[in-house]
Amino acid sequence: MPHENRIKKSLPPEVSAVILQLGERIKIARKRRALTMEEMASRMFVTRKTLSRLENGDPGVSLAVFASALWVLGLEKELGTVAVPEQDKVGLYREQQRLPKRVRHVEEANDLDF
Amino acid sequence: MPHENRIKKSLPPEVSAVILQLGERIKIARKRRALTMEEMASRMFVTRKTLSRLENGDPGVSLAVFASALWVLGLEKELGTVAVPEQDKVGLYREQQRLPKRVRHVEEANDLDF
DNA sequence: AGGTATTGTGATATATATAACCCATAAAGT
DNA sequence: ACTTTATGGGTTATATATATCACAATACCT
Repeated sequence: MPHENRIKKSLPPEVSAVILQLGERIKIARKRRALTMEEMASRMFVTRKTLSRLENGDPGVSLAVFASALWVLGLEKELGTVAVPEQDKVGLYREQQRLPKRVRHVEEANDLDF
Repeated sequence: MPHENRIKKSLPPEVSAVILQLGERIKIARKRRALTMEEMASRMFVTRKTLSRLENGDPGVSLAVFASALWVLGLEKELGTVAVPEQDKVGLYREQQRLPKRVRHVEEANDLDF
């Protein structure tokens, strides 16, 4: 069965742009820390070339490589601010939209006696 | 020449943890928007199974898949807050550390007449 | 409860990532 | 200027991601 990698050919510009930006920032952070690509790559358990692909914004590199880079740089915590449910305004709004008009009273959950 | 994927076997716990967290959050955001995996995957130009791997925290999924998911959810801008050079405290500190003790005055760059 | 939609998961084929090794160029230090 | 080191690519082999297809199980809705 033939197949093709649809995503690589259909990347929205915003998406490749943000990946490029992340690569650039990782490169800057690495240089600031005076780490050679060789040194950083080895700390990431990855080859220099893979790190190169990351820094150059190759969309194909894995999350493992990406997150490991941030980890080596001491920046992995920043990923914790992405897609936080409590701050997902669009999501919260949509959820409210789907709330029922009226609610039906439900018997106190007696069947949950565990 | 045989080789092995070193990174997959050497993932620091913090790294796989943050990837797992991102997957969970993406799943929550998807459900809030009342998107089925099928629908969301097709908007990402990806199969349902690939989206499943992302939501389950598989470290091997590509940045393209990850960023596309955020994009479909309208959350891709949040990646812009990751590894921002201006806010990289460690990096800025290290950079200052490497500043020379004294500077030598350099002749105004006359040789740059282009 | 019954029917439908959604999700989980497995098998297989192919595209791609990654490793390993190499050389060439560029940059940096003395 | 010279020497060393870092980076940019290219090539090949293998591991893995992804697509495609199929089916079971679960959740959801009326």
